[in-house]
Amino acid sequence: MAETDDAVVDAQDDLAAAVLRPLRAHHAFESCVEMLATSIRLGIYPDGSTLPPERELAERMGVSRSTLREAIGALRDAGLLTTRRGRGGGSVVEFHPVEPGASTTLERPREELLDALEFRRIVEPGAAHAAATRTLSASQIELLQASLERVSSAAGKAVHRQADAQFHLAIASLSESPLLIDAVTNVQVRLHEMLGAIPVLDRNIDHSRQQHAAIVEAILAGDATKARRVMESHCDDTAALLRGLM
Amino acid sequence: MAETDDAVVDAQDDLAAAVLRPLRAHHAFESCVEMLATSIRLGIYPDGSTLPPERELAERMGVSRSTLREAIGALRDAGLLTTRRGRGGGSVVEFHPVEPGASTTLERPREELLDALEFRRIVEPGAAHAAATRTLSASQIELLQASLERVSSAAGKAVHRQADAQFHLAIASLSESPLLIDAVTNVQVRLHEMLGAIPVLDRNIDHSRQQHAAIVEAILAGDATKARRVMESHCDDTAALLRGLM
DNA sequence: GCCTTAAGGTCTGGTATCGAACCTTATCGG
DNA sequence: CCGATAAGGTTCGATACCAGACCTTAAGGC
Repeated sequence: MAETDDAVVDAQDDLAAAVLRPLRAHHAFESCVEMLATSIRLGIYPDGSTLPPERELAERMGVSRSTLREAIGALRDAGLLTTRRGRGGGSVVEFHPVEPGASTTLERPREELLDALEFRRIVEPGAAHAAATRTLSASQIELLQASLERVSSAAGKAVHRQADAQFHLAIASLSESPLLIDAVTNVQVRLHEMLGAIPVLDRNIDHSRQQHAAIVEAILAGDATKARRVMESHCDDTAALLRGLM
Repeated sequence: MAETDDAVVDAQDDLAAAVLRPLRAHHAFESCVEMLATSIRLGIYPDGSTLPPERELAERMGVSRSTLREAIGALRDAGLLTTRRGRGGGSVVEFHPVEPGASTTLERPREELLDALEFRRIVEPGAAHAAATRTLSASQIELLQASLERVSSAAGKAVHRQADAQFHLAIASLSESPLLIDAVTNVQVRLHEMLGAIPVLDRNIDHSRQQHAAIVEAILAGDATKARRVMESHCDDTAALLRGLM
């Protein structure tokens, strides 16, 4: 009995470890760079577009303008942006997607990536379910269809990856739940990194297209169960692909 | 058409807002106090128990020892713990659960709480599903049953609330997914605050007990679908109760 | 009864970040 | 053509936080 008691105590320590999670990832500056670079890589600010003004960005990211400016400077040095002064100026995205790819190595530990896949299998189907449950506004329906259209007609793998991430983010945004949107964003960022590091076949993309269409259909039809089921399959397929190739 | 285009653009701005989320909640010190206070309130460090040594705590929370010590000092001032020096010393929890309750007002905005309920409805059933899917070690089974036992036999509402939170955390911990555990922890913290602010009836608790037992049974039987379904009902019931009383 | 050890307590220098004011540049409207 | 305005650029003091070394207290073991 002592053994099992000890085991329970050990597991309870794990509980403590869970609640006492580390707060504050790294330096604000680094997180800032990462966040902006991610936004650009995900195509949220496409090539040629202008970032919001510094003061606004700083406020949205909860960071002082000085810190934000350092981050922007780093991105400028990295060749991701150019900056123009004066009215109508700003930081303009200069993004050249690396189509050949596959030369980048993963920086996060492998377990963290596997964890993201597991978590994704819960939150994204959940998001699809939630989206199908609520009644959507006209603009939300419009966004959903536009996202589907974009990911369907995307030419080139890098562009497709961007459109795919935005498609999934769009579904999450339909829920209007900040926590859920945040979770999906996190997961998509990690996923985007992983997908950039492996070769993706055309037939995988075709398969995704069909699943995407089915998900949108189910959401618009209000069939929450089906939306979740299809999204689960979709996540499982991507996860299987990634686990196999990493 | 211009209208719908504008709508899509607006929705895309929302995407940007989602990715550019604020990093670094507040000051490290405040978050530290909150995290420790939460751990104590959730009963992870019960009355009379000793917190881990400062150096260890600081490392686990990713914070310098100075900052952690300030946080501990604040909790000491608040009467939540006492500190003894020397070997075998440490910070001892002095927690007096406020059984009468209901005098505390909610600090977080209402929408944030509703969001937590919605998010919970996704992650906790997901956790139950995941737990039922994997094969559990002996100590994990032991923890699960011990948690169920504790929440079943809890006398008094405050004690029950603690045991309930730990029960749900235990299920999440079975998944061994840090992201999932983190999500559930977050949700449980908010839930705990809410439940502390409303009167809970005995019949609600009885109903919970039955659901808890059914969830554990389904997890141990490996019936993932059932585990998820029951957990969904459980979350829905709690959510309905809370939405009605807030 | 000493010595080791495991804790908390204290001090110090360094740095990241904040914030807020102010300057400079460029565009737009009259 | 000239002011208003919307951007980026600069500077500076205040402060939160960190990393580490060191001191003090109390228990346990030989």
